[in-house]
Amino acid sequence: MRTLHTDTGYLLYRLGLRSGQLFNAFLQESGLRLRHYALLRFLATSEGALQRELSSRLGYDPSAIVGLVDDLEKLGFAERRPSPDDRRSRIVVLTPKGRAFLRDTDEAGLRVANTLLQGLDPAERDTLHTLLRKVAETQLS
Amino acid sequence: MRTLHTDTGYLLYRLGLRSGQLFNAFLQESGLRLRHYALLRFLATSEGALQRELSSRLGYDPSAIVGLVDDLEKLGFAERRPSPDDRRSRIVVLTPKGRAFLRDTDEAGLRVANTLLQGLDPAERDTLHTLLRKVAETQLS
DNA sequence: CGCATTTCAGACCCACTGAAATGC
DNA sequence: CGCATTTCAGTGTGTCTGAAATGC
Repeated sequence: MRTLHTDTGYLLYRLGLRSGQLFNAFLQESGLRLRHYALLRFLATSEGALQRELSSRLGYDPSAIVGLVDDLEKLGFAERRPSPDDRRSRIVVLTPKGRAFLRDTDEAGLRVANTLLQGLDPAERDTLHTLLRKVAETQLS
Repeated sequence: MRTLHTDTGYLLYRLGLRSGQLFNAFLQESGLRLRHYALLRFLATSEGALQRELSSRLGYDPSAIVGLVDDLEKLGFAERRPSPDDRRSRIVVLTPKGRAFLRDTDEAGLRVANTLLQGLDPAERDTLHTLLRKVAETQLS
């Protein structure tokens, strides 16, 4: 009988939960959740994104994106703009205030990684990251 | 500006969610969720476990264990027995029916791993598993 | 017409809190 | 008494479904 710890899929599941908990703990003082932070970080890499694009790239339900963008708009971190190509769509862009917030909290991801990977040396962390990126290519839309 | 995909912690979070989704999809026909399955698999490696032990080892809240064991008892897959050492505690044991169920669904974990890790060759899968176990040692209670 | 995008209402699952019951 | 174990009621969050509004 295999035990649960021999199962790579279950290990990923458990460590993924742990990672999310660490993220939310580090972000707690800022008032945002991991989902908001991930959305902001994605916006920082693009010149505005459609909400359906945010949904597919971040893995959240389209109906969940609505509330997340609402929250970020209330904080002044993001804005909805009409799409010139398609009046059904709205383009979400990062505001200067949102960009400043990301600069101030840039170390959050690093602190999470340092806590999470404290048992690995730098070479092992690099190998793990490379392998996870390879898995992500086939698994994340 | 670092993008989200350069962040090992976020990759773990996203792939962990994906792994949980795959588990639940494969288990759907059996009527159980991943949490029930993890509990059964843990019971199979021990001669009965206290509920607080299940809580700490599987990472679920003690109050959540109650409902999970309730469900498994209704299905006849597990039983609560009084502890001879401490009348506050109850020992949860796998029944023969539960053991048979695990045999029948033993490939679920393998199918999840195969789907999840389809982008890695056998040596890479082995390396990933070793690194994740090392991380788990410092992160999972 | 069918389909896509966004939005909202509702249901549902999951996690945690606080308290009770019991026993150490 | 304090503390541990199990249980339950309640709360809040996250996720998904289904439908509506709008426009392709």
